[in-house]
Amino acid sequence: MAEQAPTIYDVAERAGVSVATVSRALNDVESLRAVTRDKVMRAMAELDFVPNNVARGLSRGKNWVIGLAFMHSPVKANEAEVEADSLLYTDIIIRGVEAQAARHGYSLLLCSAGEEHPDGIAPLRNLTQSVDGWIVLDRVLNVEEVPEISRRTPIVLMAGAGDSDAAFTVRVDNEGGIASLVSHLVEAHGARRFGYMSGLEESPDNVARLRALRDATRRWGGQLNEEDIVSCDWTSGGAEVQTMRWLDRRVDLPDVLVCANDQMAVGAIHALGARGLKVPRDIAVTGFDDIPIARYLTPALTTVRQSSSAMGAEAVDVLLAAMANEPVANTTTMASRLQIRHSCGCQGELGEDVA
Amino acid sequence: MAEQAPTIYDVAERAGVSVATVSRALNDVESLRAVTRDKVMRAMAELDFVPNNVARGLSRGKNWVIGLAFMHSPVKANEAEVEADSLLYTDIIIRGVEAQAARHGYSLLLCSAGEEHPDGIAPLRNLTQSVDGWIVLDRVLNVEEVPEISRRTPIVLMAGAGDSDAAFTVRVDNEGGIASLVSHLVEAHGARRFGYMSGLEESPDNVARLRALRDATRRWGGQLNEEDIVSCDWTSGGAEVQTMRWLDRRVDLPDVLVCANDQMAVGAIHALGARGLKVPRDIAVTGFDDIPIARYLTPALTTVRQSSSAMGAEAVDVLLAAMANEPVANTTTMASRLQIRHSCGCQGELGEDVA
DNA sequence: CTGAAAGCGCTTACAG
DNA sequence: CTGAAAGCGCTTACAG
Repeated sequence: MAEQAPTIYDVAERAGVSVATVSRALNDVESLRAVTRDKVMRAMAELDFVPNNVARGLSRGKNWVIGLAFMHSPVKANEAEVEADSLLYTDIIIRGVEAQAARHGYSLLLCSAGEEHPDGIAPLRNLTQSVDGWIVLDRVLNVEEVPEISRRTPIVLMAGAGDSDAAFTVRVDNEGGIASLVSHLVEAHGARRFGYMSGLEESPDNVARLRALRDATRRWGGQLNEEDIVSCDWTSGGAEVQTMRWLDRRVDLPDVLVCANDQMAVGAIHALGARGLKVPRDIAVTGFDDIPIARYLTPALTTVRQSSSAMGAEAVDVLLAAMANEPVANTTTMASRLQIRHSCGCQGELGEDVA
Repeated sequence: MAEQAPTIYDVAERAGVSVATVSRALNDVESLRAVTRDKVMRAMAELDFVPNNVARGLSRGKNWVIGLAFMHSPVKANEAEVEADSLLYTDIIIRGVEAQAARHGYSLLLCSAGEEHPDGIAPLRNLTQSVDGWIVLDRVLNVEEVPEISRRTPIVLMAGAGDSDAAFTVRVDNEGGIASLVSHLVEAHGARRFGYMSGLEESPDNVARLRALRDATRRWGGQLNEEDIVSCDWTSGGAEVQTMRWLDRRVDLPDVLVCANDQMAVGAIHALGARGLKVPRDIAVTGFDDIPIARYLTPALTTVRQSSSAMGAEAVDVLLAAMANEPVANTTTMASRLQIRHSCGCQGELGEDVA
């Protein structure tokens, strides 16, 4: 069924020229005479010729492909029917990267890694010649592995990937975001005692957010009790479970539970509700990311907005610059900003953003 | 910075063998003597050799790459700061496809198309030699365009892509899902009058769901008023706006608003709330898909569950079979099933699934 | 302005 | 069991 695709040789024969000339027509070489070009073009059209990008890539040493490596969901689908949480945040980055790559004529090769595959580097290694550069999310590569790849192919690290001299990094301003969040909670709502629901502990974004929260609460004279740092895994399902456990062992809740991302805030609010606690009346809850659905939650979620798609686009720009050997900052920090809604205690038209 | 990668020639020289032998070692040809193989392997390790998959692909006529084409979000980011809705449903399919492809040793090449690019077929065409097969979502290709591609490369259509003899289709059982939903609404809640919030009108899944709803309401003696068919676009933001407009022109609401997907249900519930209408007390609302967050909404969303990741995996299986010229059904219909929660009017432990 | 030829990095009959 | 050589589909100096 799959019929043989015509090659440049078929076109050349049909047009009565050499394959070199066909190639020139294909690549808009200006030296070509219009008549010749037309002849070739006609032959291409007649044969429905499509150039083979793989062959082109091999010959030119450039594939016009960007590789994107990410972790697949850390949650196993334990409960038979419950689909694993989708990590919305990552998905939006993927789309941002894809769109920007396409804008520059690149395709995106997806490559996922998982906990179950201890050798996170193997798939990357194998594909590394198929790709002109890598964008690596999360904890796919650890610090020692980065240089091994980046020696051959430029890498941009993002979305929680650790720092490395051997690669470029695009990160979000966790510190500024958390600082303005805490400042709002203290000034507008008189919050003194803070809790934190953590993402996967090794994740650099999680580490940064926790540290930022520690700094900010100290600065504002608030407190962050060790018992109110709830270990979790970025997912709603995990947050639901961990919040229950936390409620079981704590009688004395903080004024606010700062969650390291929106999805955990969703699970936490749900668990609190199931225990008869009302947000924000009994405890405030905040998120981080501002996923599209955050404003439709009940209560609408106060969170720190970051533009994941903009980060994805930025990562592509940095990568392209690196590929072209243009000067680029080693680390790019993208702005974040406080998005006030109702889960912090602010009032407003139902569903309106307060600020 | 990007250092030259060693080739098979470097390895051959170092190991003192021919490139043919290196290639055999690479491909586990059994005729190779163990000593020879070891010699080669050592040389590879010493040089940190990684085979070039592009060259391999060219030579073998097989790239070990599956292409996935999707539409990017139909919503333009009008409101300056509001990120376009992410189409969660598509993202989950992408992940399902990626995971299954990886399981079979294939990488995924992403290729998005958009309304703004009228020639939806162009990117597919250009990449078609880089890929061993296509999975095409949504309305990327119209019926006339399918054979043009599938003549050269097998195609699996899914997620709302139209039917075509020239391709395989993986679809969800819209009819069964809607039928059991209507049956529940009628039998358990005495619903008689139905409304429908539609996805993009051209979308085959939308067409199928609307038709299924028409059939089911007729069968149950319910009614579906034309004025209660609300045109929308699959997104929460769109649903919020359209629900408002609908409320403005209708005094007499139906018993239930059946939404063509979960995201629109979210927006609709939100808009209803803003107008002081309580779900399910004043009107029931249902979704379709069962996105992970559906159970955390307030009220928890009654919806028709489909497993998008399973559909993605199935699409890969069908594609691989087609590539191998194995016999496969032209259309595969995946099961859907009613997921009862609270937005239909059912009670239960807060947050527990009712059925 | 265009063709003949070598080369991109691999694979695979064909010999031996 | 292994090597020499042609080939996968393109590109690009080098001639002319």
